[in-house]
Amino acid sequence: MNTADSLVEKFRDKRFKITPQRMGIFKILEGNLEHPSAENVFDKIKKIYPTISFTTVYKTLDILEKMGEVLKITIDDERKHYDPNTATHHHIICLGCNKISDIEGGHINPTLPDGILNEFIPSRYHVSFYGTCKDCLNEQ
Amino acid sequence: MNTADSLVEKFRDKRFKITPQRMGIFKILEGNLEHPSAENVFDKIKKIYPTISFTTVYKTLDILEKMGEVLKITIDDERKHYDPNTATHHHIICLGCNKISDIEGGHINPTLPDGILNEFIPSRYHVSFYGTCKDCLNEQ
DNA sequence: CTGTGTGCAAAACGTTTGCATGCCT
DNA sequence: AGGCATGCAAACGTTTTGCACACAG
Repeated sequence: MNTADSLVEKFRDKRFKITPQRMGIFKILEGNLEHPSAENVFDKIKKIYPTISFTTVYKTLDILEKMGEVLKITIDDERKHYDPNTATHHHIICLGCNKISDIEGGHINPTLPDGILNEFIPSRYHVSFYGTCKDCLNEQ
Repeated sequence: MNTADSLVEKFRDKRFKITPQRMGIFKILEGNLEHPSAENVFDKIKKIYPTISFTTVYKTLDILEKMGEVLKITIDDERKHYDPNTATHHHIICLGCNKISDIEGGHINPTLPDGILNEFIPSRYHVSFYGTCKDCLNEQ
């Protein structure tokens, strides 16, 4: 769980500057379970800091990703999403509204067939469940 | 497994025309385990049918995807990949060379925690293992 | 013969980059 | 004061679209 404060500290360690723009982005990411795209982050921070540019949002997210503080999620064809929860966890994606939600709990532990381990060293894995959420079911 | 012939038949059923361009794309997809991008398909078919355009490749892949004859794989940030193997199966992705390979066998059966099934009806799932392949290990 | 498919060029889209100015440290 | 961060505009790579011509049915 990345608090804005912990990100500030990590930025200071690396001699990156703490600007109001970056601070705003940190706060938006803190505890964020929505898997926002860069645009989502931009829209939110624009309300607080209306002069911010897309460039700054992209660059800040890029730094955070390189630092390992957010994960880039490649689930959506159209745009990249970011997840401040960097612990191993998995996602359900609604094919109706494209909403991405976390799966709670450690119930999912896929393992590779033995033979593959001779040819491939896995470092992480990710499970995506595609389906329909309650809201979209009701709409049909 | 989609043979070119079976795709021809499905196109005929839907009154889509069979052109040499489409036929060439079908043949490239037949038994293809490389998870090609649109560009990969374009490069291959260009050798056989040099006047073909990107537009035709994109449109044909789009039709095939809407018909459910290929799956769009969203694993790579940079571009979309297509998989003519529409049976449930999973992938290993080398972080060194970005190669996507199939995992053989049905060893992987992730299940959702019970609680989630009240809120979400899964229709399919996909597991991605990220790691390093033999070739890339040897290079280091 | 009719209408769908093709291919060009241009647009669209999300994302990245170059550069002058601004501001954190 | 110095140098990194910002924000604009332009570039980028992939994908989509509009349209006139071609050709499969």
